[in-house]
Amino acid sequence: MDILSSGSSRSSYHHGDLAAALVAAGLRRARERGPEGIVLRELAASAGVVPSAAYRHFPDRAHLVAAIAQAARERLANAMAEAAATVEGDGGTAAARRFGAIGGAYVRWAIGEPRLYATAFTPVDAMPPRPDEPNAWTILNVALDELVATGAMPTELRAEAPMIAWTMVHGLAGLLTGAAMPVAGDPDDAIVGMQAAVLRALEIHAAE
Amino acid sequence: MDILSSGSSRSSYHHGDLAAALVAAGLRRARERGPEGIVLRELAASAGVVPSAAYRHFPDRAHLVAAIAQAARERLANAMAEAAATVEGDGGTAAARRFGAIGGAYVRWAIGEPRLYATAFTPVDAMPPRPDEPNAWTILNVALDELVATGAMPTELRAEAPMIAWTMVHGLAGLLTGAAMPVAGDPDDAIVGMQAAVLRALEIHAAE
DNA sequence: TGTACATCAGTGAACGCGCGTTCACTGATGTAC
DNA sequence: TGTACATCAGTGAACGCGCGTTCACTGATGTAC
Repeated sequence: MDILSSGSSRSSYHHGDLAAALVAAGLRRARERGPEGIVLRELAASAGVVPSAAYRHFPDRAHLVAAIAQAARERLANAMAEAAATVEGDGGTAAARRFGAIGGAYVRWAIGEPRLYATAFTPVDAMPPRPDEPNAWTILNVALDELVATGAMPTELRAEAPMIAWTMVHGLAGLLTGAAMPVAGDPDDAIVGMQAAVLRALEIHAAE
Repeated sequence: MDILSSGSSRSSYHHGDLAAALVAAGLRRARERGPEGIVLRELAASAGVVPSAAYRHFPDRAHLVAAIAQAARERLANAMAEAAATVEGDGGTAAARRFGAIGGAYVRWAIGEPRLYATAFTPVDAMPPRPDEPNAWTILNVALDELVATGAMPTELRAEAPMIAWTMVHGLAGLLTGAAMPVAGDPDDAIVGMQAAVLRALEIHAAE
């Protein structure tokens, strides 16, 4: 891993896993400067390699950015999964708390890494080579299934629930990370308020 | 107005209102290519003027983009105000319908002009010279005041209502315009679903 | 009422650099026989 | 078990262009007297 992350020095002529090293370097740049700050030449230099070497692994910049954005989304999804894992139990109350934890983790991750968050959802003219793993959307839907299964959420709302839930976390994250509008105050208050609002919007009542 | 919008030809040596012409041209470019597609040289050419002429009116590109973004936000706010104006009456039901119309107009405008919407909220390293007029945030708050005044929304939720409402429209617009996540289906269904969800989240019951 | 002069708003040409991308090349690695 | 050769993954140098920005300039406009 130190070969991949250190970058500047390299023992062998061949790198080992240049693709991964470029993505790792891209993640670091994106973290500081956002998606526009991803410059292929810098990533190559950071990996201890000449710019054109990148073209052995990615057809063009767009595909490299797509891979970096995917890595960012997977970090977000990991944060959500970890948050869900901290909640024990399998009743309706646990399901509701798990659901809230996922949403809170989403927004908190976005606030903590605003430029990486922007990178995760930046529009790119290229497809990632594989599906996201883990996938945030899947994690959300598992939590919603659990809410229905435990009777904490009405079945009638199941169909539109993903969009409503996603709208709220995505919207709040956008508000708190971007210069969207004059939304002041403590982010944690906003998160708590949003969690309660989602419970009302989805009619989640965790009567065990 | 034809001098401002046509661009290519100009009778007098002096332009008339180059600043406005540059912003108008910027709005057109942004509409097609988004905030990144705003290039100063093109806007100048479109206004029938040499690139450096722009520097008589804006200190640098950032300030020009800020003015264009503001113009985009004001268009959005106008769409919201117009939607509100179509709803007659002053009871709780009317207030609720007006509120829903505002949110619907926001999302619909964003869907109709996705790149202009992105431009409206693009981060810029410059302040616009004046406040937005009309201002979307103000329009929202007027509608919320009306909901409270008519008793359609509980006073306790008034404080957090702007953030919740804004989160939902901003979030849904982001979902439907960006390549955010696998949210398929009819946008109008999503808007209707969101409107209902906001009513539940803000406990709006329009018992006249 | 006309002239002098400051001021404002354009022109023209060029700078410079960031950055993706190409291309012919060379070093390392693995596989056939 | 060693040698020949294809293949893969790097190197080095350069191209080229999009685009903001600068600078000395000049034409038009308005105001003082």
